[in-house]
Amino acid sequence: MRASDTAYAALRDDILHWTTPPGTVFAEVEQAKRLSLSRTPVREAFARLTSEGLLVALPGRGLVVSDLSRDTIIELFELRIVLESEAARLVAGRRDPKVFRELLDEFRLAPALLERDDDRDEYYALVTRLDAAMDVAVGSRFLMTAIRQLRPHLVRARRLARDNRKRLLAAAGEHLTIVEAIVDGDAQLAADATSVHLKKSLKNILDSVDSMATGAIATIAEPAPDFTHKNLTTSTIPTS
Amino acid sequence: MRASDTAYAALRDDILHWTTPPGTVFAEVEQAKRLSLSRTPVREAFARLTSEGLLVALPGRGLVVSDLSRDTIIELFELRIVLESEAARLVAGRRDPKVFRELLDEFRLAPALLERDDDRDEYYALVTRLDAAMDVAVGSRFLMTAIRQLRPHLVRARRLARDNRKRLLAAAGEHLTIVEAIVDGDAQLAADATSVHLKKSLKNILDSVDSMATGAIATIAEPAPDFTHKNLTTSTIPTS
DNA sequence: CTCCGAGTGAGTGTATACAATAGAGACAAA
DNA sequence: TTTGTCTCTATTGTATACACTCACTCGGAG
Repeated sequence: MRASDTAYAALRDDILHWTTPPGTVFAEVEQAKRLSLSRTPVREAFARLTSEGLLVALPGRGLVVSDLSRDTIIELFELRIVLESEAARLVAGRRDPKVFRELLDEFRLAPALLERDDDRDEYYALVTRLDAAMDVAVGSRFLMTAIRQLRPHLVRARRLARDNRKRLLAAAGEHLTIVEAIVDGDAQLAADATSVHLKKSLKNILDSVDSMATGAIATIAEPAPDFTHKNLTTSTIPTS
Repeated sequence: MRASDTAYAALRDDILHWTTPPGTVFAEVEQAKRLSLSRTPVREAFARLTSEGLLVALPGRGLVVSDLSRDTIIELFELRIVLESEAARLVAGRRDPKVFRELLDEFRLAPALLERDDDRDEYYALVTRLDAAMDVAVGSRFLMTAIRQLRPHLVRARRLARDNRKRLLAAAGEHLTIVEAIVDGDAQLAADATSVHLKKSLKNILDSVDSMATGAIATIAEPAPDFTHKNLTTSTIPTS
């Protein structure tokens, strides 16, 4: 594995897991020392993270972990709904029936799976397999690229959500509807069901966010103290 | 201006103007020498172009200018239609009426503008102003980022199209309909009119492509034969 | 007390040397 | 003739020194 990949993976994980919350400032030398690498691979990792929108350049001071406000999450899902509905529509037309028929059988068993809290991970794995199957079946390079661009931000947003069993059961039902539509080749239904699912998913996240103290995401992780007096924690940082 | 920006701009222009056609292989040292720079900024430019999908890594041999086949153009427009229709829908709801009312007046005069071939550039400039106004009015960071990602590819595709006066007049009418819908705040019409416009625009490009000899874009510039069968899709980074 | 400007330092931007790697071709063996 | 391997070489990957830029600060003038 290349050193730049190591740096990229490490920094990306830190950001996605809120270890380095929005507002955290990164500098090349500092991170190079921490990761025991030279500046070059760190620099490359920074460039990748910046192009993904996870970091934002702060002229003369370094790079700051981008903000993820309530409004940003809404914008994120607005686009996600458009893209994934379209993806579902395409998949319903182009799918390999066998693959999705198997997934359908599994999703029918999902509620049983969710009865026991222990198997929650197994359900998440199933959803991941569905995503992977869709990725393959979409067959549009550009659409997939656009969807992939959203994923890191979605991972960050998901960590704000609290998945209770009720929500998971509902989600399982929504997924079932989507897969059924795909197997049936009903493109419009697949698109609409995806839209429904994602809107409910967004609502779940927003409910979690709103129920947090002081209406703020910042509660999850306190920004480093030496940045709080700057206007970094406010959402005014442009993202390229 | 930073050296890496110089390198990026130079290479990007070459690719967008088909000076370096699909299949052209770039190497860091070679380009560094040509541009009288060190490898570092060239390397950074390569990274940016790769993340935009204009270059594709060819392990051990360098980077190759990505392919732009007929099918790719269709995929490109499939996504463009989805994104820009959505953008138009949002703008119709969030627009600043004054700005678009002015644009409306200008588009009403567009046919007269197009009567003389000389003023074609002026019409292109008007379209550019419309795009810029929409960019501002959309108000969604993620949607705009996604649209911007398509632009370089669209520039490449556009150079395959032959804009005759008839097509331009029709396009002017389509634009007029879009702007009218935005001024009226009719979101659905704005979206649909955008979809219509882009589908006609795609058809125009495809007609141009198809009327070229030997099925292709390759006529413009012969791709090196040994890259066409390679798997040139962009590398996939796991979402972890 | 406020404002302006030069100094200072932290941080990025660039060049370049050296290391690692992966294709390409030659050559030998089956 | 084919196939496997070995070596060579072109190209990228990494480290590091040095140059430059800009934000922050401190001091002096108003």
